[in-house]
Amino acid sequence: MSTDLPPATAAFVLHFGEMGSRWGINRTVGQIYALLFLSDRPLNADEMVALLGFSRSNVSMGLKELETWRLVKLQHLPNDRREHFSTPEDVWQIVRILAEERRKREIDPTLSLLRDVLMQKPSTPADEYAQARMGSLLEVITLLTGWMDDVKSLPDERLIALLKLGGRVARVLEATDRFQSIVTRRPRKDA
Amino acid sequence: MSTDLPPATAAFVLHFGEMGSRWGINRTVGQIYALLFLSDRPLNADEMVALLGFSRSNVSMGLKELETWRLVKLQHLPNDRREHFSTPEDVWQIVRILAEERRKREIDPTLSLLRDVLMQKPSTPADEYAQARMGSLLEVITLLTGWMDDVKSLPDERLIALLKLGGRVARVLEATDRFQSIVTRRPRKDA
DNA sequence: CTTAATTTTCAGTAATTCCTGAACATACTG
DNA sequence: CAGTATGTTCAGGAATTACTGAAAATTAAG
Repeated sequence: MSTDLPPATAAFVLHFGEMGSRWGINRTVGQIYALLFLSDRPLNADEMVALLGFSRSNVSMGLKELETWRLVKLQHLPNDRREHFSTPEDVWQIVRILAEERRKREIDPTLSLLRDVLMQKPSTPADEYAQARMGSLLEVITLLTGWMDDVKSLPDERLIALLKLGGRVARVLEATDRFQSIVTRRPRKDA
Repeated sequence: MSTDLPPATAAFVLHFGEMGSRWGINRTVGQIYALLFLSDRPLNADEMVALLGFSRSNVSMGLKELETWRLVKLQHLPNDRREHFSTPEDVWQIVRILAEERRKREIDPTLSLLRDVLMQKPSTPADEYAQARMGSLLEVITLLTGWMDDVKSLPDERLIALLKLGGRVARVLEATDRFQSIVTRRPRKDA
């Protein structure tokens, strides 16, 4: 890797590369992304080659992959034919995109498999147990993704407030619950 | 893979194996876990060899890895020397363990790197931008993990209720907020 | 202690994934 | 149009990761 990078950037890029490989993403793609994330201006492929020190073709492939993840944005600068890349300025926006893409690639296929499989009639007690187990898993995933869908539509400010509130919501919920029953004088039905 | 597995189980095991490799975990380890997850009783290594069709040594290594993730539980059955393995019955418990382990392996090292790097004094405007960027990332990760810490301590029932509530919490929050100011007649300080 | 059952280790190979350079494709410029 | 700048593809080699079989280690039982 180039020595032109400030030490803080170099450290982050290397770390992100390693982390990338713990995920499905490979090391160099992680580094490309990290570099763009920290850059104060869009970079073109040759600049990345110079800064990261891997081949032009590898950078090209890496950028293609990042585009399929919607993690980088292609743009053209005035009087420059070359393609430049950048990441969204808003970090929450990045989190949202990541969540959506991972969901599309990992959760949705799993949900679909679970639903398919649960249509089949179990043939033995062991099979029955296995299906019950998949049923519980489906339920958990459904709840989690339902929550994500729900908070996805909140504006950043609201989302942040909700996160700060954390588990105290549980108490607020209880309070609201009691309040509701006092007001309505009717038992509350669970959602 | 053995044909002794009911079709639903076989499909799940194969799917989980593929999914595993999208994560850091490898295919066979994913399959071992899936098999245990669906089994209505603890299995020993030889049974897994028979059902999954890979080598004894591979199963042994896979189980070791799953143990480091705290995803399987070792136990002994009466009058049987062999080690048997199972997964927690409570799927929420599994989710909690997964969240903790991923956090330990992925989030914590990243937080520590970000904090270290942010101690350094930026040397150029570009460097300054890069550090500001890492600062925003640190903030986002801190909020997200703070939320997780917070809900981690909730009992399952509460957690489920909270998830069902989803984004509506934002509205409850606003209402509570107004309620608070009416009651206290003082401006509320953000957490 | 000896034997048998079980589990772990590890060196070597198989399989997969990553990365490169060269050729090709595209599109702009004059 | 020819020439040049830019981007993409892809076959093949490099690097990494996964898996196996054989041998060693551990554990329990007699």
